[in-house]
Amino acid sequence: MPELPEVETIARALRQENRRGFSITGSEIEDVSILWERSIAIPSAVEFKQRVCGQHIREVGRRGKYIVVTLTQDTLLIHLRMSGDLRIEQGGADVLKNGLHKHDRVAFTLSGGNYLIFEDARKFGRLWLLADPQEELGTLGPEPLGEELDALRFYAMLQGKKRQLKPLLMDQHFLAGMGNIYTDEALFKARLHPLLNAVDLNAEQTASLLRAIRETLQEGIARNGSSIDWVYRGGDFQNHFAVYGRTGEACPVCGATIERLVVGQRGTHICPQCQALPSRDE
DNA sequence: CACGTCACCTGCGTGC
DNA sequence: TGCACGCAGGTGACGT
Repeated sequence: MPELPEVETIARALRQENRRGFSITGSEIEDVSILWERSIAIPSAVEFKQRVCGQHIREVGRRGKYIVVTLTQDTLLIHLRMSGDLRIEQGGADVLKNGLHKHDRVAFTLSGGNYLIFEDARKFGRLWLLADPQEELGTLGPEPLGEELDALRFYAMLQGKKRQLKPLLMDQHFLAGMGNIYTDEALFKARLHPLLNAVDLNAEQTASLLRAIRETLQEGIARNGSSIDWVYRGGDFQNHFAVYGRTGEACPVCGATIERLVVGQRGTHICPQCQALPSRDE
């Protein structure tokens, strides 16, 4: 579910103080209730609980689609996958008795009567407790908004890949953070067809693609992400999609009818006119 | 290496 | 109303 802008929004919300002036930063993890064991990727649920209790939260960040919670000894990684979310609850021991929701999977008891709760309807999300977070994050591609990625490097990255553009952009080992929505929106903005072969892009198209990716992600972050389906997080980027989920509607640029196709098993939305595939003899 | 298929899960909208 | 079906913001393991 959440892509880079939603994960960034959640990480920022956790980092900042809430309305009560509370921030999880600096809190001690006093206890943890694991309501669905398979939500814990590494280590075992028993060891997870043993090791995490007593550690303090130092800071909250993001890498790709992972929330990175730096603790006193270890690093807690949280991946929300399709339907995961995090929320803070306050209210003492009562929260674990009466305050839990149907899809709550892991509940951390923090100092001061606060709780950090991981909820996840589809149970795809995962938590890792690692001494070295690189064990999990080490194979991720670069951050699309990071300074070390420029048009030149991006061009070199694409040139090495003889792959369909959309699945490549969504490959977290290639680039970290793009998902189905923002990829469709970025490809539309760059006027590139999702089935183009990456190696066929010229330097100009590559530069415009990187620009489109960044603008799309930045607008998503500025709007606090997208809230769609039954998962509402407060963002409103869903009201500004150009093509995603707009099959049959008019392209905001040229007025052609937006089409849905399937690319790499994922629903894909394009304007057939703005994102035309070059014909063979061109 | 690149691509397709399946598995992991639950919930919602649609059409009969 | 009930029910089957297709669809959903993700990813990894396989097979070809």
